[in-house]
Amino acid sequence: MTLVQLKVFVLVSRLGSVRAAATALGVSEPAVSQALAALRTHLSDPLLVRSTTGMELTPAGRRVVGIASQMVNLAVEAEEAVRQSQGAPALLRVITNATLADAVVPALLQAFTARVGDVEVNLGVATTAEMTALVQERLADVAIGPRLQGTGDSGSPTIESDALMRYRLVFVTRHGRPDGGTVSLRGLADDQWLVDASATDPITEVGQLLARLRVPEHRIRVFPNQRAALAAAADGPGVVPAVDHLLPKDLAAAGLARLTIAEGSPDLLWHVSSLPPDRRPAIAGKLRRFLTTPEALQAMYHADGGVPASKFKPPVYVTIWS
Amino acid sequence: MTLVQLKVFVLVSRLGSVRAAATALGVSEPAVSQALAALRTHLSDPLLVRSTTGMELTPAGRRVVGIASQMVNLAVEAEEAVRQSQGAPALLRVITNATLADAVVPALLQAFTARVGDVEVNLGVATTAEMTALVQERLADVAIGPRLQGTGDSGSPTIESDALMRYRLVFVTRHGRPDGGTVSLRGLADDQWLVDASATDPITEVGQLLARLRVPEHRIRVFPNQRAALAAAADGPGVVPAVDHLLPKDLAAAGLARLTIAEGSPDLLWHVSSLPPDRRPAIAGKLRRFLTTPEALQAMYHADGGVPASKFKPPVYVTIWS
DNA sequence: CGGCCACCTAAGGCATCGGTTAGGTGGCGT
DNA sequence: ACGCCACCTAACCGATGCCTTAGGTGGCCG
Repeated sequence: MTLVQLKVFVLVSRLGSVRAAATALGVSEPAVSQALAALRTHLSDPLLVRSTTGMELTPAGRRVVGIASQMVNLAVEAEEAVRQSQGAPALLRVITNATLADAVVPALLQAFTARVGDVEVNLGVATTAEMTALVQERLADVAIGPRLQGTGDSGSPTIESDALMRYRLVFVTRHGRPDGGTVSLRGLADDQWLVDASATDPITEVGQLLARLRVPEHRIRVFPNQRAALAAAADGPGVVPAVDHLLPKDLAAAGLARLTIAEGSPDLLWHVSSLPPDRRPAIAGKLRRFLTTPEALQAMYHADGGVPASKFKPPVYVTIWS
Repeated sequence: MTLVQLKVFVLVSRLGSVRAAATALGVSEPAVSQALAALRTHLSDPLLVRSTTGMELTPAGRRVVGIASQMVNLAVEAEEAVRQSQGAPALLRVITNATLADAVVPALLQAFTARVGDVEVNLGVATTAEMTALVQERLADVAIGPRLQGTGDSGSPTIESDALMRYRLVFVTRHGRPDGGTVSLRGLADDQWLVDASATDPITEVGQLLARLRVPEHRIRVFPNQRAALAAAADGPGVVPAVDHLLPKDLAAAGLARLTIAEGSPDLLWHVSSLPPDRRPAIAGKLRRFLTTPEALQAMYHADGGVPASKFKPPVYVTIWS
């Protein structure tokens, strides 16, 4: 019984899938399956069995998952305690989605570290489901992106999720689209879609929209970030779902234009999520408070993708940690 | 950072010595030292430094030891949870000292398992200091022997220790000793001493007595158990400190006799110790309650060493577990 | 000052862990 | 019935864990 095995087990039980846990940890799926197998034989209990709705806990598994979760939590607590005793900079692990990871969150964290100093920030990218599990397992301190909600079921900790800022989802195409610029959402169902990676997460707004419109796979092209998608839109046909205030100011100069949507542009919210105050490191609370300041809002709106992410040496490392 | 390393670290910090932890775990001393070294490099903190009074915790070590202890506890809790969910027999880990391990405790546990059934009992032998640490770290559920007292310092759990039964410490020699059978304790200082292994534990009554009388090493012969010591006394000179009611009934027939001590024979107590009710498994509480029954007292007094430890197949395995 | 004791380090052996790729299996939907 | 998807297993490999014996180091005591 190793801590890695326990972490894997908890993650699988929270995500309800071996594959999901594997991608969340950034390893192959047999690696997860095997760690699980080792724990199963050690405890001589299946712990998790396949069911129609993902993996399901056995009675023994139900009792172990809470204990295992505590152990994993304590492990990171121990490391943090040492770090703190030595006066080392606090470690802050942030996750966000593909849309925000590109420019907004790096700008935010840049401003944050400049403000509070003496903090080491890690940034990771994950889907919504992964964010929930990672925050709950204290594998990340703060999540920035969609609203996260704990399932509230047995032993899974609650997540504190606050609205951070509003944003408007708009749709951008090559300038001079024949339909004059006003369409219904339904009317976009047959278009070519140029999206960033976060659209592949079925929980995001764009992901849900694509599902609702039943856009087939072959008419969705995925780009690493929104800027790349916009560049593709300037060169050819296709519609790009984008965050309004992150678009370049002179959209026309780039050969692009916003579509006017008959239903109105969706008005959405980004959230900041973490465990409740007593269960998160102090630095996480600091970041939450910082995010409500005008300076943070400024950084969020100013991060229009035109500025290089770092002016000085960036203390922000973009990695998916295990 | 592995669970074994954490267990080693906690044990060293509780016992205040690498060597003591090594013997408590039944491994060589470099094994412990090395596990500690691995944890030290992983956390990049010495955790424990040598001082004049054993090993002392660094600030970081002080914060980690509590967390590590919790983790070790949770690990055994997880295993117990699985075992219980599967309807498997509860596991009860008992430790005792060399004197009681020979006959008394096996007889007690035999009676206990016969009474409650469906329980798997492990029995280990340890010194007093080891017992304290092992109970606190939940590496043992119940200790039977001298009174245990938690240090009560930072984070170390309290131990609940109740008197179990009185016993009289007597001194036995070959029959026909010249001094007629009445001596002062001081008068025994120059004798040959034939003791069982528990006398090497400086905390026990016999150990303290030997220290008080300044009996030199070469005049102490250690036997694996009291019966062996008595056999040696029958064959030659020397005095055996023994538990009165555990002596064979016909002492004279064995060529032995009790000495009459001028100060009177010490009247001492055996205790049963475990963590408080909310922190010990249910089966430990059951054993504690059983030990107060007349049946248990009967077993304790009846275990005169003349009966084979098991009449049927004994469900009691005598092992030192890790 | 020499010896002892406790701790640490070195070196080597063996098992396990944790990762990969490749391939088997079993339920579910078209 | 077929294929797909998710999970499991097999086989392999490098790194690490954990144990041993042997030897180095540093403080305390006679």
